[in-house]
Amino acid sequence: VSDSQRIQVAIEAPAHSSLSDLLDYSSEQAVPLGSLVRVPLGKRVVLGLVWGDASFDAGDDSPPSDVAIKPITEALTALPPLSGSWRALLDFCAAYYQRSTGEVAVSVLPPELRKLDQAGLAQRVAKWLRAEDKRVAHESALTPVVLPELHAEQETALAQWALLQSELKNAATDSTTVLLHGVTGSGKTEVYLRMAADVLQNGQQALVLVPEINLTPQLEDRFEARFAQYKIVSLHSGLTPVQRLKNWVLAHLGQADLVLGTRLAVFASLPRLGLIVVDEEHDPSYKQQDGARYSARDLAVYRGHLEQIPVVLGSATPSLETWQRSQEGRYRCFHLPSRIGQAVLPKVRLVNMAQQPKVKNQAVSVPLLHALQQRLAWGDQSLVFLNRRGYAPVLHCTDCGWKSACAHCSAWRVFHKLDRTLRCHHCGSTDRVPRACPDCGNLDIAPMGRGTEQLEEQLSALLPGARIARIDADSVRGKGALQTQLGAVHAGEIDILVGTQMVTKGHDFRRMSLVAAINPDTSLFSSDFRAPERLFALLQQAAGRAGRDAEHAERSEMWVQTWNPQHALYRALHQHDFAAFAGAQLQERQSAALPPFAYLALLRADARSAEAARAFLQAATALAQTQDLAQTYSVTLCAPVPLPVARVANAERMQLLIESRSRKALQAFLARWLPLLHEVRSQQSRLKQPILRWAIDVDPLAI
DNA sequence: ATACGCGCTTTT
DNA sequence: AAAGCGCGTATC
Repeated sequence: VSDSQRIQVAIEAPAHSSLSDLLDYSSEQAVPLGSLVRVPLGKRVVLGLVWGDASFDAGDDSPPSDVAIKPITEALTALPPLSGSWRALLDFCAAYYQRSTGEVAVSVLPPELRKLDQAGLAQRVAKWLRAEDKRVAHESALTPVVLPELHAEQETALAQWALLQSELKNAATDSTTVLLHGVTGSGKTEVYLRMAADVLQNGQQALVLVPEINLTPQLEDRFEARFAQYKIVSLHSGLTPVQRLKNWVLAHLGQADLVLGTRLAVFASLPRLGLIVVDEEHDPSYKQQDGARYSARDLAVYRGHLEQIPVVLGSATPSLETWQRSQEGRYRCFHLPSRIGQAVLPKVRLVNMAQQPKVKNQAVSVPLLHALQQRLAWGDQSLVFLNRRGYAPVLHCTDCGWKSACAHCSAWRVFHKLDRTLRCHHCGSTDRVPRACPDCGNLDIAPMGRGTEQLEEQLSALLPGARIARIDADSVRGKGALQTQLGAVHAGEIDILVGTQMVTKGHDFRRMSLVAAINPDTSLFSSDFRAPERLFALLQQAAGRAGRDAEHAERSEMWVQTWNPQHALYRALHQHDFAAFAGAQLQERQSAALPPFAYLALLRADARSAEAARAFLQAATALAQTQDLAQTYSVTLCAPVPLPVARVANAERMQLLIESRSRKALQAFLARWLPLLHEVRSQQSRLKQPILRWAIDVDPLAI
């Protein structure tokens, strides 16, 4: 028995690797759980978190007797330890998404922390503290703001909120999640603001999550304007490492009152957390797509439950998972069914393309063109939306049939006319457009299909004099380009805005009275069962860009060009009837045993050849069958299939779907199965059939 | 993950 | 001979 403490430290090691992620170290001083420490690991010194006390626990996770326990390098005492509930959130996240605790816990800390030692950190913390003191002193002199008047529905929602708060205070409920179902323009943000104000007045912190970095500046402005006396910080990957560390530290010390951020902010350390808002909760951006594939929305719900604080999920088109839970009464539901002021929802017009005369290669039908001309005459703005950037999705030779295939992917390279390139949107490979067909030398190579560049070109030709701008990932490359272009739209310098789905999210265009979707049908027949849900949300959200003030609302229209005007999805859109759409979808999901009535995981394998990827997945399936795991936990394994785009950057991609009626059973199955897969991998590398990588995606969004 | 050693190849 | 790289092994 020595007089030094023995502790378990979480370090950044992947799950199920030969190295456990909780390593034992000794420390002369007592270090409380949750402390940040720097520890020797081989020849390196790495950042770790104290996760357990190993002094009297010699269980299976203690190290073999022949390894010497090293002392920690130092404890980073300049920062208080991470709380028990923070660690519980990370423990849950790691277990649920089948990663190691240390990997997840360390990776969600600001990256800059890894570089600092105790001295450097202490210096940083002391310096930012001083700067903040000055700022707060300066700002507290500001004048109070005038609150906008609430409409009846907002009042009702806030009355329900007050009830929830008092129930939570008296421990009369443990149901903490609320769906705020409000159409676009119904004043959801004002409701968030009032809820946040309530929480801040209680001396608590609020966390507000948004799907995209692009949306943080405008929301930050709005919160800043309302809460001048409180400290607001943002957390997202667009910040510089030093800014991100600073904001994280302010939150962790309890000095920031309100944190606004993207999905990674769900892990912010918030010692006095009193509210989590997840705006546009249905948005797929909340799902991390690599590493630990967590859903920030689902983790927010879990965190709210852990800490017994309200979580508000806001959307006009909730995810069917959320909608189902609100229908079952597991989530409370606050409704905001109408728009602010006299504004009404835009009228939805479906253009039956089958009945339109074919005008050579024209993207815009005659009636839509007339509607655009009408807006020009009124001086209104229009938004024309096409989810395909570039000039044309493929280039082909009219003589020999050559097409612009990507050499590394099973996809066509997209023709970008502006910079005369062929670009693969999957692997990024780029070349100049050939003068002639590379196969037969024919000079006549032609674009097939249409992208936003071509749409912009056609509209300019059809509507001479109209001021047309294009916003997509290509046109806003470079810092601040998006804000500049949006500024031009807001200033009324633009009549027609052409864009991809980037322009359909969140922006408040005041003079817009027409939104048109050029060709949304493609996702109607996708193999992904969530495609209709996504399409409905996208079109509804796009429609929400029109008629945001009363003056334009009356004549606002959402146009959809379609070959399937009788499709149930479009009929529901036409009626603005989300409930009907969701009901029909949920019925289909139930009979097909799909989420939210079943739980899924996806095992993905990438290899040089499709055979190698398939062999790995088949070996994985065999292991589940021979060891009786699949039967024991009643999970179903489907046959391995290639991804819709099978080859990307010379990697063949296959996946295997795992389904279960029970979330618990699926979890237990994965926990037993995944360690076996690591063995398969090493076996296969001995047999010279190596797979490049594999990954498990729990609750996958796209299948 | 990351570091490093070992044996093999390629380069000087 | 020196430098380069693909594995295999160890990390409390």
